This record gives sequence, structure tokens and C-alpha cells, in this order.
Amino acid sequence: MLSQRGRYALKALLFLARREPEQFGVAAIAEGEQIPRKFLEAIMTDMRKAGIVESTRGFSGGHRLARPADLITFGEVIRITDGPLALLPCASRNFYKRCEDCRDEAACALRQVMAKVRNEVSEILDRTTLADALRGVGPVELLDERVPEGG
Amino acid sequence: MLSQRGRYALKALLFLARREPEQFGVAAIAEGEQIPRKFLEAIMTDMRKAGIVESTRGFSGGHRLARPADLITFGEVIRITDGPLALLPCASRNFYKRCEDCRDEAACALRQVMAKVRNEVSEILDRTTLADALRGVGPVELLDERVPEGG
DNA sequence: GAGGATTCCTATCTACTCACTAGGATTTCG
DNA sequence: CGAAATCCTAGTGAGTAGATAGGAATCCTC
Repeated sequence: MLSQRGRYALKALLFLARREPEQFGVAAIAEGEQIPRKFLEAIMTDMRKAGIVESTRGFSGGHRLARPADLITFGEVIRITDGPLALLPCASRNFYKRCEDCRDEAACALRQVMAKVRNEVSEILDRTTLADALRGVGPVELLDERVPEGG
Repeated sequence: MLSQRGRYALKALLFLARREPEQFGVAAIAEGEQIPRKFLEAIMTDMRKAGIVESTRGFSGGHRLARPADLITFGEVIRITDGPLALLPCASRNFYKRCEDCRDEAACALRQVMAKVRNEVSEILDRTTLADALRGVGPVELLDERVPEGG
């Protein structure tokens, strides 16, 4: 699961993307997206350090996207807030780390499955931009009721 | 990322699947898969309660799969150890929960993307069984070196 | 029925992370 | 100068992860 931090980050960035290229203070975003103000402040600092947003201080300061919304992917943001997309370190590219207790990584059945998952997840999250999300993702089987199996 | 618990659980189950339908004590599995003994004991208790393994006590007791390895999926195991596969509660089927701060769930851009991810992940993990994993997953772009982008 | 090997149950511990808050320094504009 | 904003440093409380300990219950062999 994504952390609250990650979810808030994406919501805030979508807020900015929707109003591109305008600039907004943390208070405005926090109110618009129902995010605790001080927490969002910390999150926006991370986004700035990672080059996702640009900030100006002082009176009428605020944050805006550092790049057009179609050049910011979900994958990039999530890696900043939550780390690897992969389910195991040994199946990650950006955060690769071998498992201490693994005897033969190349033959590891677990790793092969997890690598497959990582590839699919990355295929979506690294290709979907903020702009895409605002346009709508296209036909997705959306889940409006609780159903047994699958989630 | 998967918890250590989840990773150990899958490793232990693959150990049993490889030697189906034999039965093994925690000590043997722990040694074979480099898992802390007492921790594995707790994990196997979860697996038993969930109906994944059957256990017999006493001298020459141990654990074995409660079903053939081709009827146990990765998804089922991971949900026991780590909860939802989905990245957001509102995009999960088995663990659905709405986001408190969400104003219009149906229109939520975030949820649509996350639902798509969940569908893909579930497509793999709920279809891949322990037996599949032992056979090898087929052609997967495996990641033997650290590469920028994608993980 | 004694003894050893095993699972099972309950309890506890330490370290860490998450989610959030507080308070104030700094910058900018009017 | 003063209001409004970001920025910085800290800290807090709750929860969880990853184990470990100790012993009760169970079962087989002899």
C-alpha cells in the first residue's frame, strides 16, 4: 500500500496540474484537497528537493510544477515518497539490493515472479503522467462495490 | 514492498511445494531457507489458520501443503501476510475502504490509475501458483544489473 | 508410561517508521 | 515595517515489523 504521504503528494500535484501553470500556497492546496497543512508543507519540501515543483517564498509565494504535467509520472513521485515500486529489493531496478539469505538469485523462483510484477507496475506507473490521469485513464474495470476475490 | 514475513512465507511454501507432499518440521525449513526459526514458527501458524498448510504435532510432526501446489496462488499468501495488493484502500477489492478525504470517488483520477495497477498485479499474482513458480515463469526481462529507470 | 521431538500459544521486546505538530527563522512584496 | 508565505529543526504518539522466550500440549518410540 501507498503511504499517506504518497497519496497526499499525488493529490497535491494533481491539484497543481489541473490549474497549470499557476502557483498556489500550501494553505490553498491543503484546503482544496483536505490535507493537513503542516504535513503537506513537509511533503512539498520533498517534491521541491526532487525537482518536481518549484517554490517561491515570501508574500504571494507558493508552489507550482517544475515541468509540464505530461512530463511528471506517477512512478517518479511514488519512488520519492514510498521508495521502490517492486515487491522485493532484488526485483527492483532503481533500488536494487540482493537478499542476504538468497542462495542463487538467478534461479530464485520468487524473484522471477516479483520481477514480472515489477515490470507490469512500472509499465503503468512510469508511463502514466499527471496529465494522463486528468484526461482519464480510459476503460478500466472500476470497482464500485466490494467483491470477493481479487484485491 | 513485501514484508519480511511475506517473503519468508513464500519461500517456506515453495520449499514445501518442491518436496510435495512430504511434511517438514520448522527446523528443517528454517535451515533450508535461511529463516529465523521462531519467526518461521509464527508464520506457519498464520498459514495454518488460513488453510494453506496442515500441521501435525508431536514427534515427527511438521507442516505440509493443505492443497496441491497448483491451487495455492501468490496473491492468496501475500494477502494473508501483507494485506491488500492494491496501492490504495479505495482501489482494493478484498480490502475496500473509502478514503475519508475523497470528495468524489467515481471521478478520482488517482483511484482510476491505482485500480488499473491493482488489476494488473492481481492478474499476475492471483493466477500464478506455487507450482507455476517452480516451473519457471517463462520469458521475463530479468534484471541482473542495476540500471537507471524503472524500478 | 517415560522421554524426546515437535507444534502451538502467549507474552514481550526493541527499533523503527508513519503521520503529524510546534515553533520559529527567513524571504518577499506592498 | 508588517503581513504572508516558505523553509528548517525538532519532537511526539501510535503503531508495526521482526523477532525472541518460555512453556504447555501433542505425538511417536521404546
